[in-house]
Amino acid sequence: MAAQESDAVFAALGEPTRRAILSLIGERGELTAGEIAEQFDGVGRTAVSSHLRILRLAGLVSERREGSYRHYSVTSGSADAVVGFLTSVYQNSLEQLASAMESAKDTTTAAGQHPDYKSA
Amino acid sequence: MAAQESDAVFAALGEPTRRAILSLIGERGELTAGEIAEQFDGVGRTAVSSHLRILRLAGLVSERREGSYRHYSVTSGSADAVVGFLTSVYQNSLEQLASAMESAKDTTTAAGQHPDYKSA
DNA sequence: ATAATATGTCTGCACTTGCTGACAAATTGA
DNA sequence: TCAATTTGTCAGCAAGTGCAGACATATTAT
Repeated sequence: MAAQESDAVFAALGEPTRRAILSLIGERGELTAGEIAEQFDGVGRTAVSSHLRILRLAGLVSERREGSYRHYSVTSGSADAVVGFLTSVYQNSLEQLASAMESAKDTTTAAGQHPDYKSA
Repeated sequence: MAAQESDAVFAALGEPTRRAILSLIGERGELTAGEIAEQFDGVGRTAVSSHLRILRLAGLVSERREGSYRHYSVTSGSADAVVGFLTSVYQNSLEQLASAMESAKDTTTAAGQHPDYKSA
């Protein structure tokens, strides 16, 4: 269920310009699309608009309309999928190391399933 | 200085198959390249090898050679760049929220959004 | 109404990328 | 030595992606 969500989030964060945009918005709290585009030299307004769409569809930023302006801000807790994935990977790694402590802990891996993944 | 590292990590995690591979390795502790490739139906051995190279260059997995086998395991703490990025984005976001709530309390304004916002 | 402003969308293009098959390198066993 | 095994690498291709310019939409100002 959270696999598609996770895919979109990771894909969105995989692009350097989008991370810069997200970081900029997080830094300033709220910015309009134009204010964001102003901050980039090698990236035009249309590309920024496209990036904002991807970030929004991934749930990483939210949009507030005000007149002809659109204000973007970071959606709190939107990167839970990332944190969940990482903690699952590293927690499993630690569990391997401590082997026998928790024996009855069988749950789903939070990694999200790959389409071609043979689950046992 | 840590920008390239971060770029490689995020780029590596941006690909679904690589996340599945990383998750699988973390789950099982240590796996050979062949064992990993066995787990995927729609992805061949060469593609897995390529993914493992990218994961290794990003510092997410480490390789242990044993005869003609290569055992892969998750590198502990290798995703610090991701965690660092996320915490910086969201910490700033939380600070903005906290200060906004503080000023909202002080000015006794119920809903702070005024329709006539325009910055210089 | 007309113009100006702010922004999204569409089209096309150059570049990247994930994948496979063929080949190469290294190791092991007979 | 020769063959089998394990794995990485290279060439090439189909698909995806980031980008800019042109156009469309919505809002505001004159």
